[in-house]
Parts: sequence; structure tokens; C-alpha cells
Amino acid sequence: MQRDKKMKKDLSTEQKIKDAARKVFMTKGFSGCTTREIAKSVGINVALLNYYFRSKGKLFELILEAALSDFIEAMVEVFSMDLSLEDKTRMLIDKEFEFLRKHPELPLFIHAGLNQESDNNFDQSNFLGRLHQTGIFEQCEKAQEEGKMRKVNMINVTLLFMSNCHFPIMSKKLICGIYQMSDGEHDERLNEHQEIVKEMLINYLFPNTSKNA
Amino acid sequence: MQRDKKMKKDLSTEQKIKDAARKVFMTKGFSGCTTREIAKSVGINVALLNYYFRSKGKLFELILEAALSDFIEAMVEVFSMDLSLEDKTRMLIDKEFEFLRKHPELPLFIHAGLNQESDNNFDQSNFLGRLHQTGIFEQCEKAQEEGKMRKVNMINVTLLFMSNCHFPIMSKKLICGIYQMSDGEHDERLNEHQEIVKEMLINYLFPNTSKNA
DNA sequence: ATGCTTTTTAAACAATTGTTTAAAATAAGT
DNA sequence: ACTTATTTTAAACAATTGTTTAAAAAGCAT
Repeated sequence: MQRDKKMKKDLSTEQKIKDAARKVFMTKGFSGCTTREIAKSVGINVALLNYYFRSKGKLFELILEAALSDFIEAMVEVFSMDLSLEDKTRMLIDKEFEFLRKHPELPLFIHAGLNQESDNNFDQSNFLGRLHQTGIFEQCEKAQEEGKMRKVNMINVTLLFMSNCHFPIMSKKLICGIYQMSDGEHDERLNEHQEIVKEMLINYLFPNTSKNA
Repeated sequence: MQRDKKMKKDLSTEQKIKDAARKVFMTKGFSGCTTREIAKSVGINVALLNYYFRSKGKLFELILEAALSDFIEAMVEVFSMDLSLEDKTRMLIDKEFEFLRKHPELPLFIHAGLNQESDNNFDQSNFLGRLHQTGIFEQCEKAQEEGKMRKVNMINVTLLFMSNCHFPIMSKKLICGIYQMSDGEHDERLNEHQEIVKEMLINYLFPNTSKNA
């Protein structure tokens, strides 16, 4: 009765709930929406939501986990390529901006979501391990020993990337409010910012080999 | 009956409610807490909360406004000083980190709060005007014409500062989660990051005159 | 003290919340 | 066709929500 075994029917219902929940949770947060709201947006009964997932909290954790994973996977993808660190830097920034332009609510959702959950057991996905597998840490360490890369702790490097990619996206309402900007103007600023961040980070992290526009 | 005129008694009750509401709203968000929770933390009845402020929403808007103002005022304070742009840069970053270390929930609260409110009428405080009064824009424009400062739109400059100061603070749980760090380790990284950001931004914004440690 | 206003409370309000129960509808197996 | 298991629903659950009402308590002038 309590589904846990294989299901015969198409999984479209379960997936539709996940999709709807993701959309609603993203824009309104965990306590900012109701289970009935999610159910209605799928076109199903509230009870069915608890039938597939056990509770609102469980569903939320699932969505949050997936969102976190999306971010890490985007980084892993770039880090796994056979490129120089400078090229990885450019590509990571470009990919992040491209990805975040499509999902601008994601960073704020993740940070707000993490602060709402009491227990920080979200490393069950072993994100650090996945990053290690790409060999990015060794590549940086080698470049740092050869004097090609500034000697900065990898955590600080991560902070530099995330700060300059995620924040410009998530601060849209604040910036538009302060500077009285329209959406179009903000897009323009964002495009320029993407290039600024690329140049600034490359200049800072790779001071010697920086002869770029 | 409906308080709006002068009140004779000490305003400690009204202020105590504001303080408690601020603390609760900051950590749990608007829909993440209840009016009874706020009232209980002050030691008063729920009705009294609606007696002083008309509703939960009104109280929240008040707190959010004040939080926004705090940020702008911190910037205004630095911009109004009689210093070179390089010194203002260093001082602003130091002050922001110092301030945010004491109120680490503030940036996330502001961004989440702005996304929760439907109408963006939060410029009633005229933040842009207050920034203009400091003369910071003219100072930058002059420096840019003299070739002492990189020609970057002021909105992008703002983004660079906020990204690199606010994000490292608000991403604590995410970073600690990914890298499996303790609070102490994170503090250490944050201290180092403060210096990194200072050097990086000064190098980028003032490329010629950069001979600093 | 006596009146009046301001502050505070207890109780109730109707609405909404997440979740459960039991029964119906649908699909699948035989 | 009949039985069984899965999916879906309607209805109810108890608890909590923001807000209001009416009365009590406290302050303050006179």
C-alpha cells in the first residue's frame, strides 16, 4: 500500500509533483507556500502529495538536494575538461552566468533553504569528493608551485568564483531598487559584469600570464 | 484609542517588540515565524503586537526598511569621508566585513525579504539620493577621466563590492557544508578573504597605482 | 478619589495549515 | 470475470494561523 516497491504506471505524476514543487518552493520558499498550492498547480489532491512523498518537509529536502547537486555538477563538468586553468576560469564563469540567467532564483533558494533546515547533513552527496575526482585541486596546486597561479587557499578561490557569479544574479531586486533600474538595464549591466568578473579573477589568480582584453 | 498621537509612557515596549521582531524575522524569515512567537519572546500578548503595529506584514516591512537603511548608511558613512578612492575602498571593505561579522543574517534576510514582497516600493527612503550626496560618483568620474581609475559603470562597481563582501558571509552554511568546515575554520578563511578582496578590487579598479601588499 | 486616556490582557474569530483515514477509481495479474 | 494491488480522491483531523473584540489594568490629569 505504501509505495516503495517498483511502480508499474508511468512516473509522470511523481515527476509532475516534483517539478511543480520545485517551481513553487523556488519562488516562495518552504514556509512561504502550502502543500495545497503545490497540489493545485499539478491538478491533484493534497493527499496524493503525501502519498508519493511522506511530508512537505521530505519533498522540500528532495528539491533542495537536487538544486545543490545541479550547482556542483556544473562545476564538475568544467573542471573535468582538458583545459588550462585560465580557460577553465573563463569557461566556468561563462557557464555559471549562462546557467544562472536561466535559473535566477536558485542561489537564493539554496541559501535560504540551508538556513531553514536545522541539521546540516546535506553532504550525503559527497560534493567535496566529486570535486576532488576532477583533479582540479592538483591542477591548482601544481600551478601554484610553478608560480603560475597565486597562492590562495582553494576555499577562498571557491568563494571568489561564487561571490562574483551568484551574487550579481541574486541581488537583482536590491540593485534594481537602489539604482531604479528596469529589467533591461539590469540585463545590460549583468552582461558587462560577466566580462568584468572574468578579467578581474584571471588578473588576480594568474598575475604573470595576464595579457588579455 | 488607536495609537497614532503622542504617547506619554516610555517607548520601551514598542522598541522591545521591534528588537524581538528583528531577531526572529532575521533568522526565520517572514513566513517562517508567527506573531505569537515574537510576542512570547518579548513577554507580551499577541494582541499588543497588533496594537502597536497594525499587522505582521506592516511590522515586517518596518524591519526590512531599517535593515536596508543600515546597509546604505554604512556605505554613506565611508563615502562621506575625506579620503582617496583607494583608501575608501579599503575602509569600505573593512567596515563591511566588520559589520557583517556582527550581523551575518542581514544580507540573506534582505534578499529573501525583497523577493517576498510583491511591490518594490522600497525606494521611499531615496537611497540613491543619499549616495549621490556623498559626492562619491563625482569622485569616481574624476578619477576615471584622469586615468587613475578603471572606467567601469558605477553599478558594476557596486556589484563588485557587494558580491565580494556580502556573499562570503551569507554563504557560510553552503561553504561549510561543501568543504566540511568548522565555524573556526570558516572564520579563518573569512579573515583571509577580507585581505584577498581588498587587494583584488584595488588592483582591478586602480591598475596603475597598485603597489600594495 | 474621580474621570479620562493609554496600555495590556484573555478569549474568541474564522481561515488555513500539514496530515490522515477510509473509500473510490484505475490498473494489473490470474 | 474476478481478485488483488496501485493510484487517486473527498472528507475530516487537530493544530496553528493572523487578527479582532471586549474588558481589565495602569497612568495621568484634575
